[in-house]
Amino acid sequence: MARRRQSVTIKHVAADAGVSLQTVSRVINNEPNVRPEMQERVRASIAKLGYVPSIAAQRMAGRRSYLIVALNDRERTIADWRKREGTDWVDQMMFGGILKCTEHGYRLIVELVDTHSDHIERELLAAIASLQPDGVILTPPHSQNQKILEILDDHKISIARIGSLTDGPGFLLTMDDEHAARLATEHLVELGHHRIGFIAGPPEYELSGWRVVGWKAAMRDAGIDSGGLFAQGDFSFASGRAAAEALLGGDDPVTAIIASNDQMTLGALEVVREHGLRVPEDFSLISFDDTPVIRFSHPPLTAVQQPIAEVASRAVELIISDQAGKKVSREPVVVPASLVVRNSTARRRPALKDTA
Amino acid sequence: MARRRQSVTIKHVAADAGVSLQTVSRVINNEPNVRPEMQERVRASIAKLGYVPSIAAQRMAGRRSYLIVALNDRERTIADWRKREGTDWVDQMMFGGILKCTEHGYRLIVELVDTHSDHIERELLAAIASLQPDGVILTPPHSQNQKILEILDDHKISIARIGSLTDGPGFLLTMDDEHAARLATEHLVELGHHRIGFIAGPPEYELSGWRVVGWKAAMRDAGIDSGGLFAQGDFSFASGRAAAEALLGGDDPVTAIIASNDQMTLGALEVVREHGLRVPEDFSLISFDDTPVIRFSHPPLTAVQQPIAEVASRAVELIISDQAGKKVSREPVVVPASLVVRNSTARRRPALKDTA
DNA sequence: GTGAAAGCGCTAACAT
DNA sequence: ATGTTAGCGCTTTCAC
Repeated sequence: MARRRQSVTIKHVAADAGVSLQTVSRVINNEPNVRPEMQERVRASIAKLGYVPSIAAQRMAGRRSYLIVALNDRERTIADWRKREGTDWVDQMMFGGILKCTEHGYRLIVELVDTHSDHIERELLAAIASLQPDGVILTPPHSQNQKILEILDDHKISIARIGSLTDGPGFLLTMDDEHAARLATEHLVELGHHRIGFIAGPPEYELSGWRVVGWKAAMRDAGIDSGGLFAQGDFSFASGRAAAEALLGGDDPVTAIIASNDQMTLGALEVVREHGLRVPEDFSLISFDDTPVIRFSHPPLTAVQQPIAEVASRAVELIISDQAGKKVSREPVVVPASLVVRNSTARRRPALKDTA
Repeated sequence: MARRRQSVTIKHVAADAGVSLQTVSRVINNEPNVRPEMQERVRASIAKLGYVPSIAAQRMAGRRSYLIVALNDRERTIADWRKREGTDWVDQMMFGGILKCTEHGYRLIVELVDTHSDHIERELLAAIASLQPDGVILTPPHSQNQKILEILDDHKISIARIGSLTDGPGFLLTMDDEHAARLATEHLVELGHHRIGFIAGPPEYELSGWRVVGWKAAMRDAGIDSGGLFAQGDFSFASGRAAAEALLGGDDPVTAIIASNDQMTLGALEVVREHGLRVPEDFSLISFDDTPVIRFSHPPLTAVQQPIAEVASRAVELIISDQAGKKVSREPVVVPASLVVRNSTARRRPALKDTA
């Protein structure tokens, strides 16, 4: 067992600068009560010796751990990884999260927890005990899990909740799913579509509801009755297929579909084609997830692009500011998603009976 | 600032079980010299109190940090993330790495460092000082960076080097790139191709060379002269284009190309089509990276699939075993890549002059 | 404004 | 086989 020691510690710096440990500590942490000249001297020694504080020691001494945990759903994340389709969500979280963390000397650790199990509490407590993170970024469906929120809050860990607006502790961040759904719907309306079906995500996800609201509102604004155009999905490919079958089944089938994630969109696409319809000539399709599968699909699909990296970055900022003791507004942070128009949406082709 | 304390410490467990701290510590770390009944008693208390050791404290006391760092090239990783094409490499490393880490109470932290800069040394030392990882997983081109190896070795940090076989400290892991290149080449030979071009990756990557060797060997075994069929690339789309132009330019152009990564393959595909050739009817193409872009390309491309997750998992195993003081073989670990045949490779269509 | 002392939770080395 | 002691590197009191 190699007994590794820190090569340059605060002691070395103190000795080199000819000051006390305390003064060095103050400089490191940008605390007051240090004369500029002392500051300078200490900083010079730090630079000279290449000193970097040990986060383990900092954590031990009761200060911050400089660790932020990104909590993700184990089952879903692993399934995504296994498919090797470009998980996107975790990737993009890391993209935004790591870069922002680095700016502040923080690290991001991805933790997978089992939502469905009852041991979520045990898993979470274990993660907290071993890591003692300064903050946790929660993604749906964890963002609204009261048990998780309660535990984190009890431990005075800063919380950033992505995709949730329900009451409770923590900072709220959304991508304005309602507006995004509206954008998607309006795009289709402008292309002449009236029968615009919507495949919703599971109700356990708050954002599923927001998207439905946006779609319904846009439909109403366009003077279209959205009755019978709604289908419930569960984010799975199969549910996308089933929903599309339902929407295409009646005697007044839809001419366009907005599906709440990539898998359901792909499922719908398959069904649309089975019905002998071409995309986008005969049928328009919009995905609510701009993942690689969607982008490299044929045709490349029009999609709602969610700024996950940016949201993760903001989440990290909020946590760090909060931990630094700054007063941070609890107003929800909104980083709006946008619509990327590709080749799965086109002007509605008049149905035969219309032209007759 | 909230002064967060461990809620349940080793002291509580010791008190509850009526033993000394040391005994608890021994039980936690599966050390000898504890009677089964004591073990039992301590474990019961641990379970009862829900005790989990603080890794910060464990690290402080000179033992392991239970942290493994996955070192990646900053520039390239960020570029991949920004493109949102499904980075795959980082994703897959996390997939294999995190799961294996979890089994042993370890955590994986992704660190990005700037290879090209001279401050790589400073960056690395800073990461070591602040994190004090037990091990580091190196990916190309870091795997063979002597400076990095030296620093890590000096700090007695276990090293897992993916894609390198050069001398130096650390465990070696490869996906048998030579064999993979051979597989790809043989596949094309079987389809009747003779003029099989190869676009190599930059020589800074050891595996670039291995792939070339595999291709050349397979060509030789098939009795084909590989002269003039080699093109140097640098993993960029543009270099793939340039290389393909060169290979298609002469009076005896290639009928198939193997490119050493996804971007170059895509570049080559573009050029092939500009030459009026259809894939796979007129031209066969194999990618040496089975990323989402390749899989969802049109047609879906035949590709070498690299078992990155599995390699990362093995890397973690090696590091953990090494840290546990076990004698671990320094023999290179080989997790062979495989060829996934899709629709970008087909039987060679006889050239006009052949049929004449 | 600066320093000295105590202690965070744990393990190493040395008792017994 | 078990307990005791002395730190690890840092921050937090609380002195000066």
